[in-house]
Amino acid sequence: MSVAKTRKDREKAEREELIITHAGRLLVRDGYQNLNLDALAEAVEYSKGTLYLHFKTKEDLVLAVATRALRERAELFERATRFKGKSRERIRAIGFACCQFALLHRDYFSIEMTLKSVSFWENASEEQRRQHGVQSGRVFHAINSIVQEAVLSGDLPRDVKPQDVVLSLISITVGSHIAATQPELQMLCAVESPIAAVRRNQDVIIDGWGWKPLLKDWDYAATDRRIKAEIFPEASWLKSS
Amino acid sequence: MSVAKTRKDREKAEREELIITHAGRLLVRDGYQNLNLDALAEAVEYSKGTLYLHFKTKEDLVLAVATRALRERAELFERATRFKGKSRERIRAIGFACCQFALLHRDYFSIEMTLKSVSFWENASEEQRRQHGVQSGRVFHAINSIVQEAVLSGDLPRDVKPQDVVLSLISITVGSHIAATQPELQMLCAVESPIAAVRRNQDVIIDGWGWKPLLKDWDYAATDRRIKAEIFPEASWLKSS
DNA sequence: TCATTATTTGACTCTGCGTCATTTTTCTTC
DNA sequence: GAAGAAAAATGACGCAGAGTCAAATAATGA
Repeated sequence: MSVAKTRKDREKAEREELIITHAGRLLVRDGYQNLNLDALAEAVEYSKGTLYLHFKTKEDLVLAVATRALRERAELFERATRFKGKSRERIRAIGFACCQFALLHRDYFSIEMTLKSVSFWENASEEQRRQHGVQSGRVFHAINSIVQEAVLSGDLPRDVKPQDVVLSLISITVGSHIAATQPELQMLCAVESPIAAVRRNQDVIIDGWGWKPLLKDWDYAATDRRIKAEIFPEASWLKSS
Repeated sequence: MSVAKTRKDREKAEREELIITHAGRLLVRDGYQNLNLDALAEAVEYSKGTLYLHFKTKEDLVLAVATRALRERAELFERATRFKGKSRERIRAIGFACCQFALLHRDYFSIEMTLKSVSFWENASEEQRRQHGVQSGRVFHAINSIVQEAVLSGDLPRDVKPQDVVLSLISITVGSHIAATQPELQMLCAVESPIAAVRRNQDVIIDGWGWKPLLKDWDYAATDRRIKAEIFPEASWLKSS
């Protein structure tokens, strides 16, 4: 009895994964507007009615796609917090995780943009909202713990508020991703690589807070090599120059 | 004949304004998804067919709303460039203009977010796209001119690339607006005022570039008072403390 | 005043989300 | 393994809203 139940559950979970995977693919290809649930049903070889047994609305489904990606990000961030070194090296590991995520999910940001729409959240189910909140919390906590450590250790001035630093880091990262992937701005600002732009901006804001050792006072290229070797051996994008 | 033509043109332009104004109001209230063109037709007291004489698609209309707001921003930015003083004071005037805009159009950012959707731009007309590009260009140029001046005068290190600075300024501003208005992050980061968060982050990144005089070396509260008095006398949000 | 041209309209089509009565499959009992 | 009950899956349908266009209305001119 219990065995039967878990098999059913397993099958259901597997199908949910299948749906989310295909939905993500179509979302990236067509955008939220043009994501067609009839087409998705066709792609996963289940009927539309079955999709609606898993997700209450289209928004619900899209939120599930976003949350799955966010969970992966949280996992990368938590891996990054395990890096040993000066606090600024450790926050750099978070930045590294951020790039790693951006490369794994080159187009997650375009999905995340749709989440900012006024009318999106009200159509998602309570459960999906909750799950998304949990993953956001993990991401916040990973960053916050390192910032707090920096303040306590004196690497950051004693009088800065940790949450202000966290907010600025999130802001510069989100903003840089958006700005550096806009064709118009790419041209005007001669952006060669969006990832490089994000990392540069992160360095600038961290310097701006006076987080020691400053960029000019430390060999962060060496830190990058250590992060890559010790935490993200699978990362292949960092030039090993 | 020419008189008749211009009267017709004037009427048409007026109606377009009316439509854009109401569309903006409904957009802010209901979001892009829930913007209903039948309801808009009702609100402006013209038929739906007439709306479509002005705008090719719903996206076209929304882009027109965004462009009108952007034009206002460009105007505020250009006013800000007329401020006389040190280069960092002048870029601060731009930041001031940015806040002034955010307060005049508290919800423009939620509209701008819909512009980032994958499938949005392909449904807008060439003409609307072009107009939006023109206004973006004005905004970029206002910022860029001051950054270049700062590099030439030595207020910014000689080896920084002006476009990198411009990109970082745009990034931190966009990102801060998004982050500081997300309910979840507001709570986690104890954001009291989104505007204050945006300004703080701008200060931090400008310090990060080493743009002299640094925040700690100059009385920028006094600069703010001058900017307000000389350029934005209508601004009432800055505490005159 | 009436013919011609320009403008405006709203009923209609079409697409796509979400529902639910019906069908199909799985499980249970004898 | 047959029959009946319960659970799962389906896809035709209802409905909302974007976009169209033939017809109605208004403006112009002779």
